[in-house]
Amino acid sequence: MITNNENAKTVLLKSGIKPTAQRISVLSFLLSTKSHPTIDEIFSALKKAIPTLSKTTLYNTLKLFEEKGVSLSLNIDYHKRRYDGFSKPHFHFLCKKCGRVFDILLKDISKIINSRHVNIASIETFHGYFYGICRNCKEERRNI
Amino acid sequence: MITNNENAKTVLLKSGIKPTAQRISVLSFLLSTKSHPTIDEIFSALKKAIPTLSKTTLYNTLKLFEEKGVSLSLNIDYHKRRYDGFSKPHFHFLCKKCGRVFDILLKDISKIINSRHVNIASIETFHGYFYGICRNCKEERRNI
DNA sequence: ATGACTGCAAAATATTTGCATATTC
DNA sequence: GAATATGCAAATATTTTGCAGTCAT
Repeated sequence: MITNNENAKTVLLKSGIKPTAQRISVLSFLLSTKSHPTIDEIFSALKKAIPTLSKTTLYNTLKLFEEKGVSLSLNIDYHKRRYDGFSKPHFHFLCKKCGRVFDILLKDISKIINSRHVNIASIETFHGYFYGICRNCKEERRNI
Repeated sequence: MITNNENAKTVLLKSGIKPTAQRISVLSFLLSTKSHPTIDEIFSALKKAIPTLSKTTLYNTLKLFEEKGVSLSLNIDYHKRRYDGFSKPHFHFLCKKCGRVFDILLKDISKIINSRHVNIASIETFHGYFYGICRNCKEERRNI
């Protein structure tokens, strides 16, 4: 965890973000998980280490991270925003049964992003959300 | 508008949805616009014709439409859900300057949807959201 | 000491739910 | 007349805002 924190601190400094204890913890946590946590999940995870932590700070922090390209917020699930310790462009997949979100790396994403369209002058970001059933849930169903 | 209503009614009947006045109006409106309206925009547009209309009915109706594959709800803009009189699979583009949402039809969408991934057993839906600046806004900027 | 950051409480917003009434076949 | 649909009001949930206190340089 200490090494995670050091890494997070380095990323923040590189991105021009003042590395406060809260921010380091948030980024460190995001980098440590592939679960695409919600605000509440991040809050619960960090509350032990930082008892004074507030959700306002989380919202501020995650908004700042997104602006600076340090992390990503996902609208894959309308009812709860999810966060992702962003690295390279990728898609997401939501399993309708277990609710988990998986990262989807597609080689041809650049093709899509480079596509031309009459209404588009320039593209800054792309979010791709798939919805279906994950392999794990499909197998569980099979075992019933 | 009468022909629109007739068309909407036909679609509803085909989809196994009881064609009430409210539902016909909602679908007719969705089919008449490419603006990807929010609940409030739909509400305002229909309030004149149906003064008793409630947002509860709109939410119910749009949820039903989505379940039956008659329309689509978009999470492209986190703060307001948008609705689309769905026809074929397509992407959406949100202009960060004017806030308008455009339909993006890509021929290679089927390639993407057919992609295989270790975590995915089956895919039911795909949403692709692009964010950037539309041509109209870019040209306005140029003229300043 | 100054400016940035944090966090509490309140406000704003969007969506859902419970239930009574109305409508339709 | 039974089942379904509508719409009001209240509840829920989430995010934002205002502001006062805190921290770091």
